[in-house]
Amino acid sequence: MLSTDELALLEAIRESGSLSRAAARLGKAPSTVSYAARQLEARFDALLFDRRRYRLQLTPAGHLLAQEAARLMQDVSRLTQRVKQVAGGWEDRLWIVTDEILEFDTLIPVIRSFDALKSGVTLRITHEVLGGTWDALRDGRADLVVGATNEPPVIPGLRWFELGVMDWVFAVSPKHPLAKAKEPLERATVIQHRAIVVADTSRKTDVRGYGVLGGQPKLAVPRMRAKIRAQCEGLGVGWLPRDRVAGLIKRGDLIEKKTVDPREPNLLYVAWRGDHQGRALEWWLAQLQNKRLASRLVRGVEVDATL
Amino acid sequence: MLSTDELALLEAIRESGSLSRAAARLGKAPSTVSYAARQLEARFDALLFDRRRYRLQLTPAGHLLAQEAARLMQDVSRLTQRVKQVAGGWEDRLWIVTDEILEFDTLIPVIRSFDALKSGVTLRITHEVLGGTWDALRDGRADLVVGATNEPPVIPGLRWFELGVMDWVFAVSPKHPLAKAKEPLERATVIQHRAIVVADTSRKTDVRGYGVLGGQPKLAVPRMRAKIRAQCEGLGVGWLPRDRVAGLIKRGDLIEKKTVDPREPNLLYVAWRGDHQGRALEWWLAQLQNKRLASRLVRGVEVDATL
DNA sequence: GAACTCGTTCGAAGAGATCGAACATGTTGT
DNA sequence: ACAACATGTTCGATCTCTTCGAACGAGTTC
Repeated sequence: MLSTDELALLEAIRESGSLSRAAARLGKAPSTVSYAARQLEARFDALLFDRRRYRLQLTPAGHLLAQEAARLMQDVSRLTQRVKQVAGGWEDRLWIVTDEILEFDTLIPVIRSFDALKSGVTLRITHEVLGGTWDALRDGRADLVVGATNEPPVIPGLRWFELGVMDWVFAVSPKHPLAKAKEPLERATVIQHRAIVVADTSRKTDVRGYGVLGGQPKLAVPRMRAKIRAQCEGLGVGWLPRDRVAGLIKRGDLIEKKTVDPREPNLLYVAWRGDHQGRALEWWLAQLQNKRLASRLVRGVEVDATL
Repeated sequence: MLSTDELALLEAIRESGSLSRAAARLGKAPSTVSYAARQLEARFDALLFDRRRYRLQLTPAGHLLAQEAARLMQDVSRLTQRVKQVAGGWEDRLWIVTDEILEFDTLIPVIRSFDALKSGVTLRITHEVLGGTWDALRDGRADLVVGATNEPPVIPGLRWFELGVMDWVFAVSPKHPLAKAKEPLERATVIQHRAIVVADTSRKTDVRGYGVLGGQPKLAVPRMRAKIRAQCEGLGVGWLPRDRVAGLIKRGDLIEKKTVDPREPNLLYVAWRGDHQGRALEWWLAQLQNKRLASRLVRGVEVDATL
């Protein structure tokens, strides 16, 4: 509805303050510009040029058109670039959902590498807790899921591979009553103490945590890092990723306790829908198959007691 | 960069699943549509149509273009309407800033009347406290100011008229120690009690209220209604608009006290920059010159103790 | 296998855009 | 006051782009 030539015409008139000078600037005859100006006024059914004085000028409506059309032209440019990108096999956008179990920071180097490709693909990374990652994939709210726990559910076209194995340790603060309790800890002993669980508090989800016993009081916190901090402070008990608290256990800031009911290590998955797979998704899958990166993701960032 | 005809072409192909049917739908020859399709592909430098099968289809890039172009076309339509509106003498948008002293609710009927004009002018109404209304006008953050207090400052092109006069009453809760104090209240007596002031708490503005004595402790609240409530609850003292608390005083929920230092009534102003005055501004000025409306604005909404 | 449909090619025709020349009008410099 | 220059419009000629019908090759349907 407005070509780059027409926008250029408006801008040339605005900047030069004259139709003749605008024509010279555009390398066109004054009659060409005059004709095009009248065409624009007919098309918009509005007076865009003030011809009452010696020199033609933009009216307020003309100024508005020039200004807003420039912005629209930017939108068109961005769209043109996106169209070429999709035509080139890239996705328009890629939605990645990670389990909260993984630390976002560990993905930063991968994001930087992806940025360096200058693909133009809009990236969005969010996280879910518990079964949320699979739900996101099923509902089309994710193109790629990283670090999903539980067995992969039945989703048409679902493809996946294992990212790694996460080992757990039941740990309490030296200040916690269970620190001195006799091992292995009985269910009845554990259930008397509040469990610290990770929950997405932005959602009013049913707060169920891994390894939490029925009827056990709980404190929900938003991130794994917060859970580790809370347990260090003796606010409750629970299972923690072994690698992330190794230093804390070594320093005595957390005490590992054996339990009658041990927790099996978790298999973490990378999963995606196979039905539409563009170059961005393929790039990310190739990265995630790299064993060193996978290991860094699964091990996470070790938590320091002093922070 | 994309005409309505081109968008229509994309949509016809998408909906009919065939170039020939699209041509029929558009009332054009198939060769015309074929030519235009190739023009589009050249212009976007991208494969928009898949010709490998018997019938032509949109590629993912073609789908993206059709989808996003429809949204862009809506933006263009809206721009076209705005251009006509400005060409017709209306503003593109009107920014009204009121003093917090006025109650927003009293403007609702005027807004409704303005909406009924179907001018297309985007209205934005915000409020400021203290000298903020004049600042907003000077800084170009307001086209029209309603209920400004203080003498109009020196602003080039400033025009104004009086909206009305707001009378004040110094009032305290029956529960407040000053309720039984001997009248007229001395400065030394008043200063010992916390003042309730109205401040725009979204801004870290210097909290200075009207009729607040130097060195007097203060409680800042966001609206006049909140100040009235706070004083009813005995949380502090201060001047209140007489009309808004008339019922509360009558019922004994607030006690009027005479003071040695009385507060003069405030002149409230309507002000605007005269240098660019469109039909929307003119309409609002005409409304505000209506004495009944002006009176309703100045008197405000009486506060009920039970709320 | 005939009849029909699809999309492309190509030359002709139609429509729109561009230009130069001429003109009326306003501004600037002497 | 007037010549020289600048501005924007008008108009017919020309150029460029778009549209179409006819013909064609290839695929689908009955």
